[in-house]
Amino acid sequence: MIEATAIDAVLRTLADPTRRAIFERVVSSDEITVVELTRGSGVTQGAISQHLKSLKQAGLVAERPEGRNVYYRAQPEGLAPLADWMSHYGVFWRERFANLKTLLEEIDP
Amino acid sequence: MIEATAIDAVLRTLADPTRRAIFERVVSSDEITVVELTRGSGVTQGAISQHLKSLKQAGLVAERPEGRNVYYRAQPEGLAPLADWMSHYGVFWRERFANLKTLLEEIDP
DNA sequence: AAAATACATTAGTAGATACTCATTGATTAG
DNA sequence: CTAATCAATGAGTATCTACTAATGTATTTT
Repeated sequence: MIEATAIDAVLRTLADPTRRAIFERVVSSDEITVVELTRGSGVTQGAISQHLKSLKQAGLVAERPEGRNVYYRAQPEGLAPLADWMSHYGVFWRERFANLKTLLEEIDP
Repeated sequence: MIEATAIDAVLRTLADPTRRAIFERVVSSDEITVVELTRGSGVTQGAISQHLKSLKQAGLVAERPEGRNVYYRAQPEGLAPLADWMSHYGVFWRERFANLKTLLEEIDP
C-alpha cells in the first residue's frame, strides 16, 4: 500500500534505528557535518548521506552548505505531524485531557 | 543494525500504513473483532491477524477472547515510549518547556 | 597543478517484510 | 453430528530497503 502523508513519512523515517540515531545526534548538536556523523556510526559515509536525504525529505533536518562541508541541523517543525497524530490517536493523552495540542497552545500561546 | 528497545518496536510497528490504520480503528472503537477489522481493510484476514500480532507485541493492543471471537482494544500505555522519546528528542517541545513529561505530571499528578 | 578532503549518488546485493493462499484449531449453529 | 464461522499460523512470493563499494563533483590544501 502506498501513502504519502506527512505522518507516514515521519514515522517511516524514524522507524530505522540507524537513521533515528543520526537524527538524535543532529538534534543534540547545534550543527554537525557528515564526516562527524559518520565517525562512530558503524556505517559508511554513503549510508549517512542516504539517511540524511531521507531525513531531509521528511522535513526533520535542514542543511547549510559551507565550502566543501555541509552542516546539518534539526528542523523541529518536522515532528509536528507526529505530535498531531499523538494528540489524535494517543488515547493515553486524550484520557487525561481533551486535546494535548489545545492544552499546549493555552499554556504557551 | 539490530535493536530491541521499546521505542524501536513502537516506531517500527506504527511505520506501516496498513498496520497504523488498524491501530487507529482499534483506538476509535472500544472493542473490535478481527472480522470487523478485515472488512474494508483491503487485505485478507490473515494479514490482519499478522498485523495484530505485531501490535500486540509492541504493547499497543490487548486481546480478549470470547467464544470464537477475539476482541481487540487499544493499550494506551504502549504509546508511552513514543511520548518519552518525543520529550527527549522533540526539539520543538523542548524549546517551549524544559521537559514535556515533567510538565504533564505537574498538571495531572 | 596536483593531491586531498567532503559529500552525493549510483549500481548491485542481502535481508526484511507485507502480502496471499491454504490449512488448522476452536467454537457455534442447524 | 455436520456445517459454518472466527481466528491464528505456515509456506511461498514479490517488493522494499539498508547497506557497501565505487565513482563523480566540488572545494580546499600544498
